Amino acid sequence: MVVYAAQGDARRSMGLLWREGSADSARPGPRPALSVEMIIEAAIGIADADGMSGLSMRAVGERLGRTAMALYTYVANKNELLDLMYDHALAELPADYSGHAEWRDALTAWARDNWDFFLRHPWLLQVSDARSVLGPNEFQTVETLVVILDRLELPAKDVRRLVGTLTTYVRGAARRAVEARAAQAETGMSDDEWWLTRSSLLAEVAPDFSQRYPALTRLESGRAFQMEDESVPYLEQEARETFRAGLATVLDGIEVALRRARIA
Amino acid sequence: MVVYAAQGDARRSMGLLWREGSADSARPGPRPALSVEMIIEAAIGIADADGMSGLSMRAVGERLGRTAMALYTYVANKNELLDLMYDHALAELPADYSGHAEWRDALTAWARDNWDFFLRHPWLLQVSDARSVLGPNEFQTVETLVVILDRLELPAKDVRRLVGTLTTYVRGAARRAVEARAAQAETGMSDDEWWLTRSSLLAEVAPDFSQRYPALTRLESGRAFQMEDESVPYLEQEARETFRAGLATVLDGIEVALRRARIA
DNA sequence: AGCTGATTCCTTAGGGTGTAAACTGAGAGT
DNA sequence: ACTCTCAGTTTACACCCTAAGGAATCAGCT
Repeated sequence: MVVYAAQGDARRSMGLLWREGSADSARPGPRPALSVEMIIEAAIGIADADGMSGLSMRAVGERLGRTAMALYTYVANKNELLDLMYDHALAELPADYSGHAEWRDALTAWARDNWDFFLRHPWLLQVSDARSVLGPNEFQTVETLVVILDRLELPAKDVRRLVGTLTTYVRGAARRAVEARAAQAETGMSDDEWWLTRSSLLAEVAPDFSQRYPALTRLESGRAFQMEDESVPYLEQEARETFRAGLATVLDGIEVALRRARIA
Repeated sequence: MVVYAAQGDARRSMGLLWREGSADSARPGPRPALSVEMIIEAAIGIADADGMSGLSMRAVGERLGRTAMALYTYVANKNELLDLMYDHALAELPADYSGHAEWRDALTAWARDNWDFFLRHPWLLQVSDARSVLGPNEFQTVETLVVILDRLELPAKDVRRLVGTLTTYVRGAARRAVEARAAQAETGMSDDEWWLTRSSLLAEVAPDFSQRYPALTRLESGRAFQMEDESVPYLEQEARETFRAGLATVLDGIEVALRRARIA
């Protein structure tokens, strides 16, 4: 299930996202035993460990020694909690790439950091970023990327599109790796095992494979299966390779745009 | 929730995927009133209309005048049904781009067709393609892309990575548009409405925005809001723009690789 | 000191989900 | 006519989110 930005009380949500000095005004009623902060962190812990499907209000409550309903005084609903988790997690991302002299190096480092980040928090890829959450850390991540891109001295319109292109690509590539990893965990079957069973079945059920898909057959026939790191499962390694190569292609494309802009 | 390839009986699943001549052997017991085909089509109909969250076994059964449990004699479980839906839907995609003389035109057309396809069947983006389903139509889509890329006469390794890069990019870009559309449907709030409420709240809650995010502020300040088509909501239009521009960047990058290969 | 009223947190309940298990009843083969 | 197989149903379980309302807590005022 993909999740969308909270449709609850917008003012309340924004207040929680941008909460700073927790003005601890003395109020009647029992002193709160929990805090939004604690709930967000407990929820992120669960999501990191058990994925989005393991994240339930019950589970979060339980981790804090409460019932699910106890959380609803701090957070309007599960969607709002997800928004808060999202923005909270983004704080982890590095914000400064001025150390890299070349813009190309800076963008490569930025992309790698994002990749690592998404693999650390795979559930983030299931929070829609179509309508952004508008939290402080989300803006910070865009700011960080724009600062790098500003070096290119391209028109604002191009920069805006590059922001979209780069984030789309990095998210998409990371998603592949995350899904490969999740498939393994979920099915309890390694990539090798899976491929072994399936490929023999495939030969059985589609004996005319090579006639039916000649280009594909030719492409795969010359394949050398050299694993660069035995400990990383096959599909994940493949995803990482593709990520690197694809990023290089995108950066080459940006260089072309740069040259074009200089000539004009 | 993202869904992974069926972990049920692999032989049975593959048989259903590649089923061809339905050998209608006479068997005891009541004549089946349904068929896998009918179930797949009913399920796709529901998913197209109500999205993945509307797709339940109960709903599919109901559409066919049966209970949810009736489906389980045809299909092992919901995951298997999703695999079948996935491969079935892919049959819609065009398979021939030989009409485009230039590889660049062919790839652009391919990408646009994929984009349209995903916007027509948004739920497809929620079926993981990490471990592929290994159905006939899925192989066909790869074959189609490889045939186009073969014109470039690049080494097989590069072609394989381009396949990954292009599909990742197109899926990612389409996802953004799909999510924008879904956010609208789910929240019952137009993009404009949403932005209006949120942006005024933002000014209230983050008065130091422009100091905190100077590059971002500068980037957005010079923005011209020219809508090319009033009927398409703002965020979706933005996604389409980014898609086009990003694709051009990737293709530019491929051209660079081509030139490099020719020199070497 | 005692009350008031706000606030936290709980219990209960209702409407979802996927699917296991046991059952009914149709119909082909002997 | 009998039997065996299999389509489809019913029932049930374990999970999900969250609305509603009640119990416990405690600051501030009288």
